[in-house]
Amino acid sequence: MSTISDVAKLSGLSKTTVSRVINNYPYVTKEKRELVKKAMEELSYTPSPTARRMRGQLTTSIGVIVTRIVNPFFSYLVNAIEQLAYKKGYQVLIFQSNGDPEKELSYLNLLKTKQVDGIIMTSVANDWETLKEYTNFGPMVFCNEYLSNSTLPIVRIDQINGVYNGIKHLIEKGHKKIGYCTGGSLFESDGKNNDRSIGFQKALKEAKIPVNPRWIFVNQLSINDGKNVAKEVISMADRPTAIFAGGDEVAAGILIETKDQGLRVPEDIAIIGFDDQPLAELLEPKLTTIRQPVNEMGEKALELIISILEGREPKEAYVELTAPFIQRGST
Amino acid sequence: MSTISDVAKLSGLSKTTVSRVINNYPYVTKEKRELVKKAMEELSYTPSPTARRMRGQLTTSIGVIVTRIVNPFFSYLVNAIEQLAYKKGYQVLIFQSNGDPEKELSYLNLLKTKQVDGIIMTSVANDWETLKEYTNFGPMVFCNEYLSNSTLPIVRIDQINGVYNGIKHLIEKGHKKIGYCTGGSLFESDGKNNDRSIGFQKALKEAKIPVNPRWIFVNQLSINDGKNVAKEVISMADRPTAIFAGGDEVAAGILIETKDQGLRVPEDIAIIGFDDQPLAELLEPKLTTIRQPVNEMGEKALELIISILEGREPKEAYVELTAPFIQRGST
DNA sequence: AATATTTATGAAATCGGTTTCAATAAAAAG
DNA sequence: CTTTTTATTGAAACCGATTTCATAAATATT
Repeated sequence: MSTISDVAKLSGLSKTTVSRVINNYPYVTKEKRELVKKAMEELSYTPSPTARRMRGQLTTSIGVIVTRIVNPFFSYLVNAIEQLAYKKGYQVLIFQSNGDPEKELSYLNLLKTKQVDGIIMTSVANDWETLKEYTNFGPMVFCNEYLSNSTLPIVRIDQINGVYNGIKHLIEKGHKKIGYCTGGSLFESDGKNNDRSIGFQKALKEAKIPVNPRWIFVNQLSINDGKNVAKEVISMADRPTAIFAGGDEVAAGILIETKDQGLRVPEDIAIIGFDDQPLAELLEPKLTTIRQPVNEMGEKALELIISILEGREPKEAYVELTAPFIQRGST
Repeated sequence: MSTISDVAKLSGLSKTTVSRVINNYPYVTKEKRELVKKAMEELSYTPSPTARRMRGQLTTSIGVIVTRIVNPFFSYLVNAIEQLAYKKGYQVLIFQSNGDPEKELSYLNLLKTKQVDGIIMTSVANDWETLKEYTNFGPMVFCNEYLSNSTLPIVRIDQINGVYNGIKHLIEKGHKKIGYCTGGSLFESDGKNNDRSIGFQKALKEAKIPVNPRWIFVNQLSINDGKNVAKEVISMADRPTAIFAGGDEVAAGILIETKDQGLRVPEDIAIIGFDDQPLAELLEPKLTTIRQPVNEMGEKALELIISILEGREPKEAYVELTAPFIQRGST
């Protein structure tokens, strides 16, 4: 590896001038600039990002924290971010927190130590009190998940109306007994109902349908979880005629198990998912779901953080995208 | 952020001594060691990885290059690597090459500039001539894909026998007209047949069945690709009675389209996939496939690269895992 | 008791860049 | 034709750690 000194020596100029050429400073004559460029070319020189970082320079690398990269929702989100970042000359570091607050903090520390210029948090495992500490060390933005009492820029999806539209659709189809599955719980860390459960309850309330707590399943994440939910539901004396699942995978599990047990979808049980993952179209019947515009969300978040990094104050510190309702065969 | 100088000042000792404590050097008295530790504690000091890198120190971060993170095969592979790495105190940086040789090189450059200590390549877009240059800058290992003329450690799956067993199974079921889909081509960059196509041809040859080039489809990657393959196959006057697809997604596409067109699986067309992704069990009928032991493969690759980094010569520079045949309903 | 070795410490150099500061040359203004 | 401003360059300091080298004290060896 050649260094800036090698380039300086070969071009017969000082390190300072070479540095000026690298960083596109004015006040370097065309001839010297060419001289430096030729020397850099000849030595196939690239400045060491490590050394640049030492002087507090930014290094065009952005971290993205996700819970689980195997979750297609996150892998598609990360993919969208990465594609655009590469175009813009930024490098993306993907971090998997597994929902572990400590692991999440270990990644946020990379901001402190200038390993990344900024961080996009697509999931959040710590509370705002803890996260706040890190905001001094570089820009952070929420994308997808967020903490409502934070001051960070947020790119999110209108989950309330997403779920609301889905449930309303079920009600319009005549359903009055509606089950509800969610990956987490119904509540934020502060005890308030989260957006999805607000959307759910709003739709029911408007139709004057009471919530039946026996039909609510929390912490349901995988296909297998969905199968278990279906088993439990089918064994109920008084069972729901429709189920909303907060993820297509869980919905897929419910659908498969339901069919395996000889029930018809949507006639005996209607199912509605969330995300619109590729598998939604693979199922038989195809899954009605609520699409999360992941690409758009990822791109917005990246644009936001870059505009902060480059000193352009972001136009909107709050971006809300709509989650369209996609009707297919399962409702 | 506090620096080593702050710690030195607070503890009343020199930077050198502080550095010695950080790096567990002998020749520091117990008392001073305690003094330094107390000062570090008090200032909640962590050494700057950037500064350490400047001095050529390793930084316990490992890069993993994949083609597409949204491909479940890769996301599960990366997941396995990440989980184990975190346990071992290493940090994983995931890089997406999209199969673009230039992008791949831009990531390999991080090795050159000490941004990562080593790189696990799960896919490869450049030839060995080009990659060789980078091997001087830090350890690289192949995991999954590899170049046969390279000198790098390899963790791989016995694809030859994986495919061979699958095709043999079809032949035993009485199939004589067997189609073949692959994500890439049939050949390595050096013109030789790749492992999978060797397995395919070996099985056919043993049964004295000639290869029909019209039933071979290259560059098939997605569910949609699979659907198109199915459409083409169905329209053939003389069509295969069984199809092997080099990925479960393509197999899924074939299966769905086949059924949509009113053919029965496996009676009219048998389908066999590759990978054993979660979606294989979602299909109706469930997909017969060849499992790639991704977790094991990822973990082995990580252990290998760490043992190289830590100076322990790796026991085996060549690890081969078997790809078990998983029979389900589609054959 | 004299000498050699081991233990313990810090000043200064170093890594590869950027930034500050001073100096000089050229152009513009008075 | 001076004075001021602007353009152009390089020496040296700096970022935060490690490493080299020198030195002193304690211990071991002869």
